[in-house]
Amino acid sequence: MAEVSIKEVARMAGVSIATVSRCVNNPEKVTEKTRLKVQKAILETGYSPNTLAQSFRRGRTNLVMVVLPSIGDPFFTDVMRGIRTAAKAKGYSVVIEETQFNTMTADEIGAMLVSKQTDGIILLASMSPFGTEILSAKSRRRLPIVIGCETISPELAEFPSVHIDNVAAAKEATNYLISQGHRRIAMIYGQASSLLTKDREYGYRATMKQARLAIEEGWVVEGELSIEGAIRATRKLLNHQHRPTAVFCANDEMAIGCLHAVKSAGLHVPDDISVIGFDDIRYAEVTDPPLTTIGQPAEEIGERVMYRLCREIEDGRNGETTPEIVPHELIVRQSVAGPAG
Amino acid sequence: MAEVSIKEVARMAGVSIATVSRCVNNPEKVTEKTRLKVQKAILETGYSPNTLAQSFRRGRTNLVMVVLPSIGDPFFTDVMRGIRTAAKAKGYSVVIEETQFNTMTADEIGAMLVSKQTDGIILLASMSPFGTEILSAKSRRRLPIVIGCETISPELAEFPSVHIDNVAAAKEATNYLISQGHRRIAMIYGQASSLLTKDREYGYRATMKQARLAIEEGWVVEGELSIEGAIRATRKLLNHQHRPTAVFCANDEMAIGCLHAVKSAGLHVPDDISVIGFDDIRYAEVTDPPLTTIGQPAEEIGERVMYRLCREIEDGRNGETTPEIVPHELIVRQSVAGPAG
DNA sequence: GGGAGAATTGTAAACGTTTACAAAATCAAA
DNA sequence: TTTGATTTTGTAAACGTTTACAATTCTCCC
Repeated sequence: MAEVSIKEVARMAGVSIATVSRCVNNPEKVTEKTRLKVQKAILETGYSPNTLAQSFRRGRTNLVMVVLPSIGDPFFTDVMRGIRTAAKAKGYSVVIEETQFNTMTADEIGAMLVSKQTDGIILLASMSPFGTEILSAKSRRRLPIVIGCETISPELAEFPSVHIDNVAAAKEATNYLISQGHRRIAMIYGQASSLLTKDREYGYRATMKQARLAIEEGWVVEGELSIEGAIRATRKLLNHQHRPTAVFCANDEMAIGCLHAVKSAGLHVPDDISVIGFDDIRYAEVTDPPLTTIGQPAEEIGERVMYRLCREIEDGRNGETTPEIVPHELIVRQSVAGPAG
Repeated sequence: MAEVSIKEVARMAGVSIATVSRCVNNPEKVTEKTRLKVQKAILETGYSPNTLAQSFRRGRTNLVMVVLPSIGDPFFTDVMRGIRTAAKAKGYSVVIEETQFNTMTADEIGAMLVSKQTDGIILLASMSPFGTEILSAKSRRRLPIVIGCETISPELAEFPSVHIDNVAAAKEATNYLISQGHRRIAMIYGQASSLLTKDREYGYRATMKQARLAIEEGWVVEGELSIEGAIRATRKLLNHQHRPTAVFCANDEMAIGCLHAVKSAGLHVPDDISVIGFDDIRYAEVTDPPLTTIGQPAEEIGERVMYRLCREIEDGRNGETTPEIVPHELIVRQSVAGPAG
């Protein structure tokens, strides 16, 4: 099937290989009559162009790479769904590279670029020591890169990006807790080394400050972006001498761990402690109690990020780097109530 | 960086391009002296082989495709992690194709094969009308295919596969419910059109029969492999005139939905209704109550399936198709207790 | 019918690599 | 040194496309 080449078709149709190629790629450049001849030959031989040869010749793989911290997080899964939808529509395939929460060096990225021969890259993960090297690599190669749902560190600011306003969203979450009467509010953030939840932490701190509420030492703990990490973090919070009455978790995955840890300690959510998450993953609806959280249009982010990348690939880097901001939304369920005392 | 070709290196090192190629691919075929010269030139030019050209020339992409129902299910995510680990070790990249629970026709698969130019395929999803066409396509192309964690329909039996003994595992789950005193046991299975949970349903039915327990009309319902589907399914079960005292869910995703629906109906798990799941996804530990389930070594399955595929790719199809069976395990948590009445 | 111009088709080169095969260099033994 | 065997290197073809450019055919108008 795949072993029949364009030559065979040409021979069978009695035309040159150039004509066959044109029939496939620019049918309008060819007579009705020859087109039919060639189509018949294609059908009979079962010809289908060798994409390896095409990629080689065109210098395009129609492959994009997305780099993310963990495919296990349902939020990223949803983003991926959007990316894949858009990719399919535009004729691209997607390979996923997981950083497993290790921050990724520019060298590693560089190695990926050249070795994987992808047409472009979507960065959903942060690369901590991510400075000039990658930039120069990029300018050398003109490799299209788009950043999604990520804090933009200064070095990355020149790349296009698509994300919600994380700072504003975190402020909204924190303000919601305050509006419910909470004063002692803790936060579980992501990984110290990762930028992923930095903006959310910033929004939280800014809001507390603005409300003139103290953030006690030990109220802001690392949850490692995982259920287990959040369980450990929550235990620390529960053992704090001034136990907070509410916890803002930088993502739902950690909120689930937090919920579990609170209940395991024999306390009740939200009566004893309120919990608010971030992302609105699909499990948030079915936790006990259902999770109050910030919703992000994950799938939409994925689609837009992919379409943006396509523009980069097809039109070349046009210097346009204003971030696309998509809307977020506070989703009130039952994991937040007024403080007990 | 990527634009410097082998010619440049050859010129700079004062050797032929053939020698450069040998230095890169078969260093032992080349003198120490020339090797050093060439290495120096490679370093200076920043040469790195054009993988597109390599793929084209070698007829290998080092790309494999995995077809699965939904990347959103944490079970598959874990399998993917194993696949990716093995793939990385063997120098492959992975592209994922999601069937979104639509069963996939042989034609679609075929189109993927030729268009994506992958070196092999891992099937984690079932293709219902999956008969001779794909087989002939495969024999034509000798395309390596390995099947993972999937019921093997007769037509697929000639492909290698890696999975647990689904029938035995389902029997174990059902027997556990029986051993706890349950007599009225219902089941929520996957998609009617999909084979994914057929073996589990078979194991359930066989066990019930063997224990001389009746399965009433309406006790075996479709949960669509999703949380929402399972919620709907559970509602039907709860409204049944002979309400079951225990529910066997064909995967944990559905068990989570089931748990939620039972609690939403004002009933208690496990006091009013026991729930047992399948897969032991990572959320199973933190549901309320923690979920009793069947554990599968998802990551191991992924790794083994990928290594198996590598063997197919590298040694050609050797006709060896005995399935690799990996062990499962009943994991007792708190979602199952004796029946109320 | 002839000819200009447009539309269609064919020829051949090119993409960067790998690899048979030939040529050259090296080495060992006489 | 010469010879033969062996190792190393170079030459050139090949992989299947796409595409400039040239050649051919067609169309239409005089």
